Amino acid sequence: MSDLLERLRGRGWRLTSQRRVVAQVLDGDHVHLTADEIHARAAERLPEISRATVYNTLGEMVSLGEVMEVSTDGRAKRYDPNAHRPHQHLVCSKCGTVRDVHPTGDLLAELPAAERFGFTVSAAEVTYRGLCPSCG
Amino acid sequence: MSDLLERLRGRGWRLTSQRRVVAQVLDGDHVHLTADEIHARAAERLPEISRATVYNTLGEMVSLGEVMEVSTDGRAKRYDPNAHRPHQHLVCSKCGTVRDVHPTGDLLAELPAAERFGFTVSAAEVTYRGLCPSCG
DNA sequence: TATTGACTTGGACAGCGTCCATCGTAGGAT
DNA sequence: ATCCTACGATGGACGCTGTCCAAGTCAATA
Repeated sequence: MSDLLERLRGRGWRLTSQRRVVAQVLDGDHVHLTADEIHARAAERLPEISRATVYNTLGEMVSLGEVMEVSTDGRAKRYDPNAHRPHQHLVCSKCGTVRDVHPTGDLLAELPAAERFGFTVSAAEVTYRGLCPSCG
Repeated sequence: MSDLLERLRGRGWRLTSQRRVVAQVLDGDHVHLTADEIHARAAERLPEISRATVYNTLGEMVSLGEVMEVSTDGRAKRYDPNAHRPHQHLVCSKCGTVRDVHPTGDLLAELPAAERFGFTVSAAEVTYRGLCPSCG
């Protein structure tokens, strides 16, 4: 059973079948799924679960810091259940696939082959996120 | 007159009034604008310019490497005319505003105050982009 | 100035995500 | 075990961002 689910329950979440299913789908995830993929997999177990619920549930998991959002440039966001372990992302510019990577040293240098997963890496970028003075 | 425009002209671009206006709007840009904002500003000078043309023109500038796309997590992409100078981005999670930053040393460390522009920075992330084995 | 292929137009369309009014239900109270 | 009620789920409408296409227009060359 899901670690994730245990952690959420511990935070006073009302446990519904929908939330349970979403957590289970995320839990076994090595690839990083889009909201629609998560919805499709969840619907295999709970046919009438709605898209809105999947979005709500994912959004809540993200704000609780249990799940991480990965935006893949124009495509659908992907959801990474690995929020507790620090890591970076390797994104395919064509299909949007995401892999976790754990680079060391100079982050803008080329990734070591062992971290490249067969990708042809063409760019590395650093983004800082926060609130600007007017939104702060 | 625009540097950007000169560079584009030098690459054999057919020069139209629409392209000229888009380049001019981008050129004076210290903030980073969305496609719609660029369209609005361009339309002040050339009222009947279409959205499609703005998108086409921006897309071409991006593939020529003259302009850089910045994706701001779910919101509209922003366009950065500063593509020739290496730099990273600081993005407001609420309104999507983007500033260029030039960090040195440990990229995941806190940004120095001089590079923070009044933002409250809460995260730094590194993204590697490329093609995965199946798309490669 | 005539020609022509590249560019522009605008409207339809698609993907991703949000919102809202309504209905259902988990979980505490009895 | 049953009741209550506030919180969650539903699904359909909506909005934003971006793409596509067929038809019309025009910059650049001869």
